[in-house]
Amino acid sequence: MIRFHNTLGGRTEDFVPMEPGRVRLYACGPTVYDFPHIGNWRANVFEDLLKRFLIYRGFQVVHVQNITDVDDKTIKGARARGLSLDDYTRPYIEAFFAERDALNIRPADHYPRATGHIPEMVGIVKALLDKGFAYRKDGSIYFAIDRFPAYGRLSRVNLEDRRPGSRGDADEYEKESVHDFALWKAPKADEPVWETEIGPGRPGWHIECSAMSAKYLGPSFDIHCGGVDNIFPHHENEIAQSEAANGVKFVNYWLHCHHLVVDGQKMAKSKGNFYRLADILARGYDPLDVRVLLLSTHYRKMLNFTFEALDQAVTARRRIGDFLGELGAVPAGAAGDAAVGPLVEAARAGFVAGLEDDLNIAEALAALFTLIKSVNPLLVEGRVSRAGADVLAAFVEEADAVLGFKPSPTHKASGRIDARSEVMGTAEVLKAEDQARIDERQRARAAKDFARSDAIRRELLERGIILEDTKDGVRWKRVAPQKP
RNA sequence: GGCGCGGUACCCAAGUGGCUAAGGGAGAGGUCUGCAAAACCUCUAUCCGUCGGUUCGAGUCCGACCCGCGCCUCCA
Repeated sequence: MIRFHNTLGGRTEDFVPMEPGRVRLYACGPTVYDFPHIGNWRANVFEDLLKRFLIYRGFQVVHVQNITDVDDKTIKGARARGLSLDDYTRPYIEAFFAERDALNIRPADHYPRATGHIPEMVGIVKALLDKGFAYRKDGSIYFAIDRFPAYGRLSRVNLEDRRPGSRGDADEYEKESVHDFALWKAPKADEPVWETEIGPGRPGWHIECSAMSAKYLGPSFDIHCGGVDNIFPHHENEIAQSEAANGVKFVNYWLHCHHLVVDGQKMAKSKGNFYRLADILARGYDPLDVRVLLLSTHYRKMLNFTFEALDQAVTARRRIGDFLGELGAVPAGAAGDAAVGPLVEAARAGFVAGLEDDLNIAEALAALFTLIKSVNPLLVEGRVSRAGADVLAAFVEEADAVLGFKPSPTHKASGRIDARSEVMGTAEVLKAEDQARIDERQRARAAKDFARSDAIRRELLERGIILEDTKDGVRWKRVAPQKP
């Protein structure tokens, strides 16, 4: 049984989808006023793990992620550059998708944009007006939270105890109560305006998620994710709007990802500890190493991003690739007496049990590494059969359907090593010139010209190729290019 | 002030009442090797922020305290 910690109720609960075998998932997506940073990616990687695990356990997942392309910040940014909203947000949307792919995050089924769903939002606002949950004031429309008694259940706050933030009321609109929030904002100079049946204006921040989730998932669905900072007010307001308008429970399970900090501090441009994915890749890291780091801390724990931790992720991930390489090197006819079946079964059990327990990734990874640790000695002794190696490689593949960060294995370069990387779906070929250098090095080694041999090895390392000499021949693996 | 999270080895990080406290990284010694790398073997927390308490038994439950952090209408 899969269990998730539900923010609504604050307890870990058995997960039972509304429809057997089918999960409807909504994740709060980017506000495209800037390029995403690694904190955004942490939340997306967590959602990807959740989704992949549900799929791995046999669920069909319908995944929707919104793109907020109209709000205070996008409007302000577009105006500052003299661009249309569309032209302003386009590069950020493109960057979001490109980095998503680099991090091996599986695409959602729908990426609805706020600007493309104004009629749906208007429909909800209209329903809220008709039912008396909303009121008009100076051309804007507000949600009256005192007419929705369940308000505050998600974030568990009493509004009386709540102290207004230091920034005060940023809305600059008049409301009946300070806690009421805008559903629809009156037209202002230099702001985009939509002419609608509830009047001219533009949507408030929260209404898009209520409108778009209902359109693609229905008024009631299984899981809603986001960062902890969205719990209040964003998700609280979504619940109020959706449930008041539709009269049914909005979401059964709320899963929130904790923040990422850098060197123990909140990321801020002014502190110089603000990183985007591109900043990290520019230092020579593989995006999948970043994925390992973002994934390897439990999603409800604060993740402290440091380059030391990233380096540890690089090495840990490489160990998996080396293991795949060792499995690939087991000769075609190898017999071997080791019973790997029970080892794989134990690893699978631990892997699944960990993830079923509110996505306990540490336990799941430990199961995988424990398998590697117990099989490597058997490989050294030549006790793993070719068939056994295939079973082991298939399990790594299976786990990677959830983890999504499998490194490329080591490959045969020359000699008798039987590289089976094709079997693992990670076939890679060396450029002819690199292969020629390896052959040249082999000749130098045979002639005991070790100075020449070592020079060539260093040269290839600078191009991101590690060479390893084994008694069965030379093998290579791909790494980030090393500075000389 | 309100709500919430966390403090487990040199670093990261599981474990939440009971055999010898997972796993990864780093380090030390050894095997293999021309050297290196990988892999293997051995070692690296009598102790889980502090102090009390409950219990036959506690990182694991209770209380107090100390420290770090997040949110409280921009924020994943």
